[in-house]
Amino acid sequence: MELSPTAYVILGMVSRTPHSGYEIKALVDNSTRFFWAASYGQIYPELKRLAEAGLVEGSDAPRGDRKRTVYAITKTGRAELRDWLRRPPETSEMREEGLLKLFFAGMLEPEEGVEILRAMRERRLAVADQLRAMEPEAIEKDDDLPLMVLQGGIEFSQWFADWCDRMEARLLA
Amino acid sequence: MELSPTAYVILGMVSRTPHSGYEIKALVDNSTRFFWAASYGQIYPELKRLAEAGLVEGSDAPRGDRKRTVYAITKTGRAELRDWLRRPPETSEMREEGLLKLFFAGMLEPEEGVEILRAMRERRLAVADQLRAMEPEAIEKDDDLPLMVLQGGIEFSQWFADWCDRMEARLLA
DNA sequence: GGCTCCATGTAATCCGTTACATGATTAC
DNA sequence: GTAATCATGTAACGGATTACATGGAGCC
Repeated sequence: MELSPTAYVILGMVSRTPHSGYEIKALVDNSTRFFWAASYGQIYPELKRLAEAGLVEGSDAPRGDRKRTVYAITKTGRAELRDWLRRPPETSEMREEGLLKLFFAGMLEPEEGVEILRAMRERRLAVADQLRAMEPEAIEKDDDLPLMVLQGGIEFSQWFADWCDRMEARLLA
Repeated sequence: MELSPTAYVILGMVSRTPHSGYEIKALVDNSTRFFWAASYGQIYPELKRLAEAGLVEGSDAPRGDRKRTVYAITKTGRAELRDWLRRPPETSEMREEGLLKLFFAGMLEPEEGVEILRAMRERRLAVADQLRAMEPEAIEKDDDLPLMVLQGGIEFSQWFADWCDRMEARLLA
């Protein structure tokens, strides 16, 4: 079967514990967001498609009087997820507007190039901080691979921020 | 004015020398591609829109009998590009399917997680090699910022590959 | 004659975000 | 009471890829 990577994120998120669409969004925002985001506009329709395809199964799980549907992975879903995990990764993209601006910044004054580097640096440091704030919880959960990925995100953000620093020095030299 | 970043890439590419859509595609593929790609399906329609908006100007420049239109930036276009360069960068995204797989690889054998890391590593090394192959030419051109960005791409790809290496060791420990 | 590169474009489709709409529950 | 959070969804739109279609030029 050929699903979008985002469908597999959802499948992965319900592979241990059943979750509602709302919870899945929160899970993504606290874990894969920095390298794979997902919005409600994707999650809810995708959950329906996955249910139709028999890869997840929804069941009513109201909290008090508030309606709520949680989705659990099925045997077929688990097999499909496993298959996907075993296929070599394909998509690998980056869209970094700051680098684009830096690339063309030759038509500005050098100090303005420095401005771009600083903006990128601040951004990355902010991301690094956000990710660091999640680290203690991830350590407690003692979940090897998610922790590895989180720490990778921290390292990467910090590396990028440092690169901006070095390039700023190079521009000013 | 509010254009898409891709529109600014195109604007930037014609800001020094006029170019055809075909040439712009090649330029992008040899420079910004690793952090901002663009396809023909975007470039040709966007060139028309930019021409309508008066930011570029097309003119016939046939090669032999083969029709060919090159686009040059206008004064308005140059001002618009400059304005954009001075606004703080916004978009910053990553989509890395390999990290997604690694994140969920807990349901596989450890050796299979290693496989994912190796695949990501090979990919990154291949990119690093491609970018390194472009370096001599970029050095000759002696264009500060494009060279800086290119070298940033090389460093980043190498950093990522090394991270995969380290994580492989950590998984096997 | 056939391959590769130059050159331009469109149509279908997908993926994804944003905005909108609605409403219950909980904490202050 | 009101703000934040939980909860579910849809519609409009935009951005981008892919496939398709066409054809000239240059080289072996």
